[in-house]
Amino acid sequence: MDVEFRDGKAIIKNIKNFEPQHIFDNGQAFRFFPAADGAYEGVAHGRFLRVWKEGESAVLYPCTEDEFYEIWFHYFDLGLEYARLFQDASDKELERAQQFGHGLRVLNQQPFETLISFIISANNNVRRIRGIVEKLCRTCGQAFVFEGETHYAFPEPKALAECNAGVLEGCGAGYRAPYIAKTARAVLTGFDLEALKMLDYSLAKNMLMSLAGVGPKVADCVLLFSLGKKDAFPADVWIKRVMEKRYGFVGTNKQIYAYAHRTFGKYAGIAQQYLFYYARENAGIFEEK
DNA sequence: GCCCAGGATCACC
DNA sequence: GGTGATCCTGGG
Repeated sequence: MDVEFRDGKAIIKNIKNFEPQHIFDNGQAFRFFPAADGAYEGVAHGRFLRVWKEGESAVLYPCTEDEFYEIWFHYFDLGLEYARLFQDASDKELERAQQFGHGLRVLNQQPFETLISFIISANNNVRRIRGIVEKLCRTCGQAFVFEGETHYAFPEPKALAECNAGVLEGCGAGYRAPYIAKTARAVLTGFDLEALKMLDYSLAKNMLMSLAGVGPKVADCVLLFSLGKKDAFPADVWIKRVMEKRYGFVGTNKQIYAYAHRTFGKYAGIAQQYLFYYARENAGIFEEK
């Protein structure tokens, strides 16, 4: 990977499979928004970041060499060659979804932020999730200034554990407010999210599901988007629809995971993201035929 | 006013 | 271990 560092920017040259829109508009992250010029801007790891393409290069700003290798390289999952994950698939559905979502990558986000964000996602839509998360950050997160603009880091476990239910409800969390407080307290008092990376998929999933507000789908999202379990296969209503209409498979959450693992292999979660994104952006395909 | 949106929980079987 | 009702809230 050829990366040049100048003017506070990291310029990743000749990068394949990196498209900011397909990375940030597919529902895996809630704090990045499109800017007027096609770039995406947001906050992660307590820092502001701007991301865009310049021809065949991807540009990150601000980003020093240290920040690139310590944070963003892993955040954008740059160690994985996405072009070669599903090469030998005779799977036309996945191939089409992959072409549609070219440049999509599954981010490695911070576990606590991912956990709380997906607790909020329960029985909810992306637009509202974004709003609730943003209010949560403004209310309980650490403020910082970059180039004259004030931004807010995602709140630490301590901040969420200590704020009363009224504050969380005020952010729009509704009936999920007590789940957030309770789970934040669990993390604050010793539940080790990082340690789950070392466990195998099903053990880590069971541990997550012991937390308030975390069921099988939310657990899979946390595993896939923040704990490096690329085989996790979140089964939401859209994926269930794809599985039924396109693969002729109907089953419980557990059966869907087993089927996905057989069909897509150890990177099933990445296949899920392509399929999910394609289905969401082309909702009409389920109405024809 | 009614229904739904990218689920989890609880009670009950 | 499986099913069905209920849960805040904003938008169509």
